[in-house]
Amino acid sequence: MLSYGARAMPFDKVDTQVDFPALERIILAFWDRTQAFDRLRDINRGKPAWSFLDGPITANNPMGVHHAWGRTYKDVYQRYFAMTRHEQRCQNGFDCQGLWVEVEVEKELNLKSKRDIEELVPGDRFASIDRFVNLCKERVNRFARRQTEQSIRLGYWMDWDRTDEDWARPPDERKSYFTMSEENNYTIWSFLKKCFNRGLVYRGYDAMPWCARCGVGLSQMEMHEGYQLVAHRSVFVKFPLRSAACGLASETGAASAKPQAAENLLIWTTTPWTLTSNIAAAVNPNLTYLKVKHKDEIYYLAKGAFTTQRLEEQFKRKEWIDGVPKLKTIEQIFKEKGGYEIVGEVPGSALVGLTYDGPFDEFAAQQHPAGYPAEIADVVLKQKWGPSKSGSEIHCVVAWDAVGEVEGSGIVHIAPGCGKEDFLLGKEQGLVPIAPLDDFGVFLPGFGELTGKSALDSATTDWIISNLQHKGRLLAVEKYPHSYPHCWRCKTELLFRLVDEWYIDMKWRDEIMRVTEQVTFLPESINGKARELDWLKNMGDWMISKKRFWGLALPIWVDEATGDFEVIGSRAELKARAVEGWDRFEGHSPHRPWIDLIKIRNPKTGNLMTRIPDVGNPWLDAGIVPYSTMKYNTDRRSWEQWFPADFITESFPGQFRNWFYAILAMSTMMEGKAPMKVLLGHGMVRDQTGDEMHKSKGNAIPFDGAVDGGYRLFHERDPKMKLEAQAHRDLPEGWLDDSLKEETIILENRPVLVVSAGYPPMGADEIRWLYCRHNPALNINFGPEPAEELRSRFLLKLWNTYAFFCNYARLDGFDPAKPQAAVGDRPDIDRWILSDLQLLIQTAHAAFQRFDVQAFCLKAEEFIDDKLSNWYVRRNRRRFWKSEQGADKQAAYETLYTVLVTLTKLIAPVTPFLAEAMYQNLTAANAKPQAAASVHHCDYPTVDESLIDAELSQDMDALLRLVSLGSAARNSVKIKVRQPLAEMIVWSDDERVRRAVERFNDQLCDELNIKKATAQYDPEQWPPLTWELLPNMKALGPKLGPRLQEVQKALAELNRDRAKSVQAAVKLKTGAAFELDCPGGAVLLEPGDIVLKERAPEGWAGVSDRDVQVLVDTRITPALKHEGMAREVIRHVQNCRKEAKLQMEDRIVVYLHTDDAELAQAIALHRDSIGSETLAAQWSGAPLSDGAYRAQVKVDGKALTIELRKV
RNA sequence: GGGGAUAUAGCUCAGUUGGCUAGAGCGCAGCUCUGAUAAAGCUGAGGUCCUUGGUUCGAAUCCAAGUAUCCCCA
Repeated sequence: MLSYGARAMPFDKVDTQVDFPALERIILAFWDRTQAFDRLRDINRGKPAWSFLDGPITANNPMGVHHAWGRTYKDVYQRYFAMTRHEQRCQNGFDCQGLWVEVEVEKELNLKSKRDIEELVPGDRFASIDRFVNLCKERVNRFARRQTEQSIRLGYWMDWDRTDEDWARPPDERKSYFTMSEENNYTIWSFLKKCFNRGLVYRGYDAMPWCARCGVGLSQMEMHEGYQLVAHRSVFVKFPLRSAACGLASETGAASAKPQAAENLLIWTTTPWTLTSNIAAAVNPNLTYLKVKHKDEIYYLAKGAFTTQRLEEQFKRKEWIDGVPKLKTIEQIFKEKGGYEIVGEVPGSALVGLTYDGPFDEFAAQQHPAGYPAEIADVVLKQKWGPSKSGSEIHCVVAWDAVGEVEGSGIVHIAPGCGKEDFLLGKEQGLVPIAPLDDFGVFLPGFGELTGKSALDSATTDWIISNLQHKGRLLAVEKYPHSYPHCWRCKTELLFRLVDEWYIDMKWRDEIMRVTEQVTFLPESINGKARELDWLKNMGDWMISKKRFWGLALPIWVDEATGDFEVIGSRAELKARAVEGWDRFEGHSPHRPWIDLIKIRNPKTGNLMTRIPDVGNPWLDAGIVPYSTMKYNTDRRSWEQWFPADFITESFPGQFRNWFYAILAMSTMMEGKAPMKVLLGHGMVRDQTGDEMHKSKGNAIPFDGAVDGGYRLFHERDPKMKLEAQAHRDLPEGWLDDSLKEETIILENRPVLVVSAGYPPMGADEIRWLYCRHNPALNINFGPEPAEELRSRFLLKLWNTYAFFCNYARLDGFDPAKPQAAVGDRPDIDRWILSDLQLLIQTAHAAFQRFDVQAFCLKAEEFIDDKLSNWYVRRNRRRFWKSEQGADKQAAYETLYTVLVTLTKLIAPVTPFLAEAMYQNLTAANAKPQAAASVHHCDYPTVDESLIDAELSQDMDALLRLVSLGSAARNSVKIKVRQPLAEMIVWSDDERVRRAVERFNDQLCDELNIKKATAQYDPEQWPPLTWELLPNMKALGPKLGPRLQEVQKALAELNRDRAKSVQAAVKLKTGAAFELDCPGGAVLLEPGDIVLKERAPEGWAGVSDRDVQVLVDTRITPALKHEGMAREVIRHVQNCRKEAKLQMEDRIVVYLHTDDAELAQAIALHRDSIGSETLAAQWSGAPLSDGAYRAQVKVDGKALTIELRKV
């Protein structure tokens, strides 16, 4: 194994059977032991600053494999800038505060609601909250540490907290930053103070999305996280008009003659529970409304709505829910209920002002003046939102331009206490709000039988529907699929509730937009800047409060008697203002419940002011980090050194309105500057078939398993299939032997039978390269198959090349420390690979500086696979094998050594483990004084322009093309490469091609096993290769019918005339038709009618490609035949060596016997080369004694006995 | 409803400012090699570069419209 120290041999032997995860663990220990990370920071101290800002990871669960994507980018770019000698902060961040942690702690404690939290210590609310908050802190610490360990395993070099001692420190003193630290919280206070000083902080009543389970309101950005397609029961309800619109009837003339019928507004809603709080009905004054007569009653509804195919598009696009029928038109509904008659039309404006009977006027809530409940009614009157009338008194039709006619009936039911737009419209129109629900989504007293029932309960909807039915108010019920917001944490459906929350007025959005303009958003194709600006243009005010326990203590103190409030901007300010509670608070972090003890005095009234009980929006926590972590308030010089960040990177879904938004907004308020120069976003991790990863779907890959232990994937069992067959259908290939099984697992509290299989670990480097080679703009399909492909296609190839070098170099005693031969003196192929290496270095710098690591990875793969492994090493194997030392061999070693060492540095940022393992073995024992202790301490390679040779690259490209053409020519007559051939002719008018034949004559002959290769061209001559025109029967049969035979003959005739057939072929090649003379008249043949087959002169085989023709002499002379046989013999002997498990360098004694004269002759003639190729030190004339390896083989169908033994 | 992105081989994707016969990997077929050896390589089949127009000497690439998929916003 790896020793990394002085040793006798210059290089350790490298096993090609490599266990990458195990190797990585050894490297981790090596870095640990040598304190490699700390040394790197020492090296770069005082160098130009390159500032990376880490977006905090939520320290709430172990990392998944998807977290590794962004963290790989973070590490890769930091490593590149470290190797180009920049000082960095290397600070990781943890996001600590907020509801997501609370929800997990609640789960751990099996708590059901906020009330349970407040009763953790029975009867003691203060102690309960204290305990709960501490449990949240503990959870954060636990998972921050776990994620730290996982990140280290990923190879992510940061200044980590590693020891127990590190973790015992308070968050403010640790190496990583924690958003729960005092510095972070107090820096947010200073931000809020600036907002307050500009008059932007306000307390607002609003109907907002509310999670009844969490007991918490959601901000606009949070609501966006949780939209899901669900089906609700929607209802068409009648609102009987109080004063029948008799005046309207006369407008249509005919109708006025008829007896007056009862008249109704037809309204529609997907949230029947909100009907309890209906105040008004809105129509669009610009639309036309129909009067529809149905069962002796009149219904008003929008004309356009009547026949609209509702949600037709969604149905077509299959944005639908199984089991929900296609929606009917309203017209159809009337028809099915007994028919209808259109009796008139009125403009919407004519309906405005009409009054009606509400659907639930019998409830006390509808009778309460100025809205309901009483507290709200108070505010309504104080703030003059509406009159002192009850809901049932107000019920009227109002005008609202936003009413459309594609969704419902064109008349919208308005409940200002139950919807955002409703509330705004209510304020505008003087409609009082009725707010029916408590914190838990349960009806308050005052709602009859509904009181105590949950609005989320489908039984509640049942009751409402049957009640309306009973009262004759219901026209129809249907299932209606729509995208509806859910709590992003607990997935509960949201309700809209009227509550008071705290906001930052975002009327300064223009300032943020100006700042945003300064930032570079990558990848360009995603148009991140436009997205961000779009969000900034359209976002609402920022709701910053949250009625919970664990989070930023909003520094807002209120005088409840007057409504006055103040924002405190720092700990010092609070201490100065505190008139009560400071002594008990002192020594605690600024969290609940301790901070709640502090009271200040209202300077205007002298009243005590109390902190609002709310905690802050967690994006405040993450948004302040460009200030808090760089010590804006506590060490301004540090902040000036590191601000703004040169680079940030995160997964983009959501971040344009979350972290990116928060840092841009907060930085604009703090300093009016952009907090970062470049932002790189990336997509999401999917499974290898492109499906989203979910633990419950069995396709999610845990980080630990992916990197080290292996992991299981599963799929729900299909009992109709055999286990093995289902596994092949539903699981990725590549599972471990014996790991396939059927098992029962618990998914969401229910047992599920699944088929599952175990997969081998990938290791960190493999994961990192997979992410880096991917386009960040696109989601990535990640799984065992792509991982295995990368491994065999790229990583192993690099490893094999490296192993090849080390294993020969150690035998040959190659010493890289000795003076090297001048590059100019080395063979072309050496100078070629060194030239292309420079181009790769060029690409690398450009790519990393553009934050486009993909470009580097793709080029590196091409270089390593195509150029280095598949051509340079393959072509040069013999230079390494040959027994004599010499300048040529030395040059080969020196060249390959340079390439490999340079490569380790180039790939070091992406695959730090592999690079280190290679670098250590390639350099450590040689211990040049200037050699770095770690590849990560090296300077990133720079381009040596003098080594770039463009003409050489061109010539080599030409050679590669000739080799593949020669190979194709052999293939066309099925002569294997082992059989030598006499001659090859390259015919081309391209000078470069001819030059390559001259320049690389040896390579060409050797690669193709040809004795002689020449380049020829004479414009006066026909090229050697011509075409034979063969009929395409499929096309010509139907076209010509009985004349086909005639044409076939004529074609054969044509083929005999070289000039004519070439002319015809050229025509066909250019897509033109030509006329074929036939006895029965000319036939027009088009390109599709003829198959062109290349034809070489007698005794030759050839192919053509564009302007090049390659021909090989296929005549095999006896001498060539003998040589071919000899090579076959060599191969068999080599095979025997392998079977006999001999070492590469073992010498042998050989006995060969055949009864065939020709084969015997071949062996006799080539005895020397057979001997040297197979390291045969002796020939035996008689069979070897026992213990020798023996085999019977066939060479060209002739029996041969081989015996050999090590000497 | 508004905005954006994408559309290239059976699958996953490259294709830099317009330029030779559009590529790779996997898969498939046929071979080769056997001193990188539980590796490696070659050849082949497989394409309407989504469709239709336009610009141009020339379009996978630029423009417009349409279609499909995805994303963002409402």
